[in-house]
Amino acid sequence: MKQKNLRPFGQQREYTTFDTEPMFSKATEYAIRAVIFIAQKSNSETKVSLQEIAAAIDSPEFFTAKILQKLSGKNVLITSSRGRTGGFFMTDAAKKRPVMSVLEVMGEDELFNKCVLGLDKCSELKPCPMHHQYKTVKKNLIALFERKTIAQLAAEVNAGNSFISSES
Amino acid sequence: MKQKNLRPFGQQREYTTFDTEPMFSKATEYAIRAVIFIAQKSNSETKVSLQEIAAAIDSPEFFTAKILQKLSGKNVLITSSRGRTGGFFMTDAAKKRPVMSVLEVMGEDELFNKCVLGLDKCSELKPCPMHHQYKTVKKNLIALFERKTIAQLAAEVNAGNSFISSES
DNA sequence: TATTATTCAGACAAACTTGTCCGTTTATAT
DNA sequence: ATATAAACGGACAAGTTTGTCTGAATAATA
Ligand code: FES
Ligand code: FES
Repeated sequence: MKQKNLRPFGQQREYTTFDTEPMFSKATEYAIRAVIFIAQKSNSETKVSLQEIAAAIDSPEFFTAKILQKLSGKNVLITSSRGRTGGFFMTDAAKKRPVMSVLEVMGEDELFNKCVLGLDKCSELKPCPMHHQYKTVKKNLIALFERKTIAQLAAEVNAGNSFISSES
Repeated sequence: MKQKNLRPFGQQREYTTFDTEPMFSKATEYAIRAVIFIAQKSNSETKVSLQEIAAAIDSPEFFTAKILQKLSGKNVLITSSRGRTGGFFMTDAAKKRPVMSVLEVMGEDELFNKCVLGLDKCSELKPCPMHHQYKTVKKNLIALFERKTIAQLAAEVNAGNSFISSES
């Protein structure tokens, strides 16, 4: 039995963790789910609060706040209003935007420009050995996020066909 | 090796970084490129050293060492030998394995089981609103990494049609 | 045998992402 | 006016990934 020495904080690690990565960052996952919920429950008259959002999508509240601030940045996706009856809402125009626009605000659309093997640039002139096969799949991925609108996803959730929280 | 924006310590940062994530972790990217190089340059008689590998794929040497240790773990992908004329090599059988086997060793094949919106489980019974569209793309991705063998990628690089380093 | 060149193993350091907190601002309601 | 309830914004804490270093083990060579 090898001795494991204590660390100041953090749990014991095997060192070689190399934990698996999801497609998007947590922030982006929360962002998409939040936007779907806001599209579902709000309009120019009816707003939803941070607490409602975090509860609905089962996300850490204060972290979600940061993300919502970012999403409301250019007021093109979600709009926020302060004060006692404040909250977040989306206009009908915003709801019609593609999911890709969320990825863009989160800066995660760069994923689709990157080399899958980590070369500095993904290019036709100096491709990695996965490039040609990968670009077809990548094209499908992009098309998927370009095609699907936030409103479409919200409608699916509304109909009870799909979910944006793991809870119950 | 491109130097990465060294900072004094925790100072200047926009806070809301939310930097874009690639498909795989750096560790996995290096792993795939390393394995391709080893397949290309080694056999049971000829070995390649850590230094050669890191130089060829333009990766941080000591970090690459960790990854190679992991890859040689079960001696099924790459084999290592110590001592003065030591190094790493792959058998012909190993070279015929799919790229997916690298992802498996790196623990990154879990990517393909995860919900794209971060729900606890990706399931048909309680799917997220992207699930049905996404699973088709996911299937293509899996097929891609299952189908392509390490030897095939190495052959492409050998023929000069593709590259595993950004340098020169 | 001594030297040298390699991988191995663990600790450590740096950078980044995720998550929490708290005081401030803003607008409404009492 | 005052209290209340919401978003805002900055600092900070916790956790993970990435990268570095050093000494030990190993095996060939001089
Ligand atoms: S160069 Fe690697 S994916 Fe295009
Ligand atoms: S449930 Fe989200 S991808 Fe399957």
